[in-house]
Amino acid sequence: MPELPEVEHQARFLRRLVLNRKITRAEASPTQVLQGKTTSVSFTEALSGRHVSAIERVGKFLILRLDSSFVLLSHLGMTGRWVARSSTDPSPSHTRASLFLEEERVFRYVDRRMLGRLEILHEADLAKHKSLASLGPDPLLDGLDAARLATLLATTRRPIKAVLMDAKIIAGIGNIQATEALFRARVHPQRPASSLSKDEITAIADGIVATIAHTLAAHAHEDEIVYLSDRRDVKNPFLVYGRVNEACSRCRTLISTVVVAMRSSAFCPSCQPATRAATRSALQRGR
DNA sequence: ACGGATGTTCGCGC
DNA sequence: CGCGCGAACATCCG
Repeated sequence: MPELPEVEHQARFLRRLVLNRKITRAEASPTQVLQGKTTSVSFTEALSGRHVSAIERVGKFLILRLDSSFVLLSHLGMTGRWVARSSTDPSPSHTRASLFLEEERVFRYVDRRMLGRLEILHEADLAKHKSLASLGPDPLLDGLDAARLATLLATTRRPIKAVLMDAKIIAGIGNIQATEALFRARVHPQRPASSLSKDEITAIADGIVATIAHTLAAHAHEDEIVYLSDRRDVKNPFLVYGRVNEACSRCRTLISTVVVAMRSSAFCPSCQPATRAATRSALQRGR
């Protein structure tokens, strides 16, 4: 489930429980998870006996800095998460790596689909990491105002939703946050980015900031990352994501869906009209 | 039983 | 160069 808010929640969770602690031993099970090609040091060698000196988040990446020249870079993919357990408890299924701390504490990286990645890097190579280096501004770390967003959107006619999900444009926005931000801004996901008005761009910037804050707040009381699909007792905290065929919370029109950049996008056909002209008339009608 | 799922990267073709 | 499309990674759920 991880997009920016979930990864931020994970960072806060790990800071509370792992920061300044000593990793007595570390192990990673399947080699697929690890991409240590840039260093000669193994996962176990790099981490064992080290203290975690800082935990950072950039976009959807987690960075665990160690009291050595190495860092652990973690990307959760679609289904990755870090969980806290006692070392005497059995490993959850799909455990891919474990960081053992003192007092029988262990942090396990669990990733069902294994689309996430763990990498051991030299600190000096972090800035050269291709995916990290190409990230656009992070809305939480760098802020995202309308002027900045306008510059990022001006040069392309790609659908706005595809652009918002492009990590090189803005870091941390995935399918859910892009869907939610566009609903909040009342902008159709397929509108060409460069066709958007100044007011619409302002609404999108505000929508991004608002949906991230809302999602972060929804996770605040959770101790670990909860997958919506795992927990049917947790109610859907989103305005349109996962609400196809439900009534729009603003106008009661049924929420619809359209595929943009190969991802399904929930939207309200009435609040988020496909053309700018239709947007104007919808606003005049008071939507 | 098949299609879809919160992510990213890469190759292909226009 | 821009961009859409599909595949690949691996697994589960409805």
